[in-house]
Amino acid sequence: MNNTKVAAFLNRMASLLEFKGENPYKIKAYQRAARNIKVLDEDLSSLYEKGRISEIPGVGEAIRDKVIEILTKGTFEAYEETIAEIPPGVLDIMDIPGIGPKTAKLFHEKLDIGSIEELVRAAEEHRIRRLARMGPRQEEKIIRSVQRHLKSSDSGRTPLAVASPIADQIKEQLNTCPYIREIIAAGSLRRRKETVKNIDLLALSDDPQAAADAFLDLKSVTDVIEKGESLISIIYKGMIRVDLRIIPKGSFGPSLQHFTGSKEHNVHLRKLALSKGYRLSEYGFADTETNTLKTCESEKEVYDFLGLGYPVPELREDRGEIEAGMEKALPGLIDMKDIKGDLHVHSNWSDGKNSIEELAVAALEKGYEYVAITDHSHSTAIASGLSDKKLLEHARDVDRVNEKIEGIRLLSGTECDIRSNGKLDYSNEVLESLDIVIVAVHAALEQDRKTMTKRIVTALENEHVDILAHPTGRKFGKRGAYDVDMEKVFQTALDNDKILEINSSPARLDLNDINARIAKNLGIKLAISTDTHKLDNFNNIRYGIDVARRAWVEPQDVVNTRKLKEISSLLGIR
DNA sequence: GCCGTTTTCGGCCCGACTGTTTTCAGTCG
Repeated sequence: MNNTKVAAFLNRMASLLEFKGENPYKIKAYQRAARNIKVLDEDLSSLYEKGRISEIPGVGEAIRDKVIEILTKGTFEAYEETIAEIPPGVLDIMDIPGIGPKTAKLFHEKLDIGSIEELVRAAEEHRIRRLARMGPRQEEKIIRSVQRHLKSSDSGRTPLAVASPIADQIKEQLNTCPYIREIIAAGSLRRRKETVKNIDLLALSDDPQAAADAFLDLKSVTDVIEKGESLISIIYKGMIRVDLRIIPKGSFGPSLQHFTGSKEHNVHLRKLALSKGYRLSEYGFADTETNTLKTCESEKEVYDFLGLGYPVPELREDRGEIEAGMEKALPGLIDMKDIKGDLHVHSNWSDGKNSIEELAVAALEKGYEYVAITDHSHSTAIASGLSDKKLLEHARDVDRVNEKIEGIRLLSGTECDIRSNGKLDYSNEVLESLDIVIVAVHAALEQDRKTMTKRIVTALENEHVDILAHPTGRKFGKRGAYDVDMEKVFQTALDNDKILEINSSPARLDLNDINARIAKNLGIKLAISTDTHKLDNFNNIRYGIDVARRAWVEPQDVVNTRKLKEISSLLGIR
């Protein structure tokens, strides 16, 4: 039972309570506890063993007991009692955008609707419109909303690497509109979260109506969800919701702050404002006594007014950044310009598309001082992993290109498979001859927790190993992390002075922001690498940097911010 | 159900949009 599953339990409980019309603050308490458990820095079971469950923010006595019940029995009594009273299908109905607990309850009580299928049938047969506060437009809305809901991917979230270019496209098109003075992305996209639910755009305009029309005229608008004076919401190419907010003059600072979020960050900020006598909204600070409004030109002014240092968007998750802002102790985050080289790259010796020479030229053009050529080892046969003999030839090819191309140093390396028993694909003699050794798990992913943990720990204890690549193995839309005790992996990395990778491939982003922050706090060295398989993959470094920034990582935490000379001595290269 | 730099009890962030209403409830972010 991992943190995500416990959080899901508490969220379902919240939905059940909503349906029953319980105290909204009780519902919020469950939702808040679930959120905080989901983003927790530690495994719940190990917190439980230490008797520290109630240290989690939002988890008091009652929810603590329920969490313990879930951990030990797989469910909890209050949940089982409540779900027995309610047909499970109504929870599915409440998941449909636009339908909340009140509406689901109305449908259930008056029309005996207990599933999405029954709901659609009732709408098609015009039985909905006979209910109080319902009408023909509601029926149409329900049918459309269900269609979209069933079509959307299971998580309903889009990877940042997909959403980000779409946002750029839209911004580019709207920039040509004479009625829009500036357009800027906000929301989770601006916070560089790994997945986003929708794209939030803010437009500064002197003519809101014209700006709205320009947005609705975009070719790729496939559906209009909402159309108000300050908010227009559309579906773009049938794949992602895009909200355009038209911002009046004068309140740009509070608006950008508000719509960047996160929600948790904003709630905390507003409580802080209230304690100082102001109601903070997207329009500015309203004095609670006189109701006079103080607007702000910039975001920085908003934080200044509260006496806080300026937290960059990536930090705004209410995970300590407001407290750090009060102490003026915000981190100086890593940036693209700090990266001096890439330590995980594949050539056409294994499953990469390009020659070592082409990779060298591309890395040089990116301004790097070094790049490690780390092709697969022979266990990864599907990726044409190299035999011992091939690996030695590979190293000679690296030497050849090193002599040919000036201005960049290639490191001869491997991404060596960690076999199912923890042994490595190459002998210690072979590994010792290389400049850099990355190890990784690629097969037998279904091993149990104990076996997988021992496997990785054994590999990390090898003295020739430098870096553990994609440490948890998760892949977006394909699989979650393998079952591994990350606490042990972290401890082993720390004890043996090994580097953990933040893999920048949009399909991986592994370590993720939460794990990377734990590693950073423990003092484990990190490498931000692209796992490049073709030249334009080098640009994915952007997404690895995003993860690192969200994990409060500073340049000195990352080995590939070091100059060639320093990294050579760190890796023991002669 | 949670929580305390005004509080161990009484609060709990703030505003927009829709569809149905003649002033608002429900939903969302």
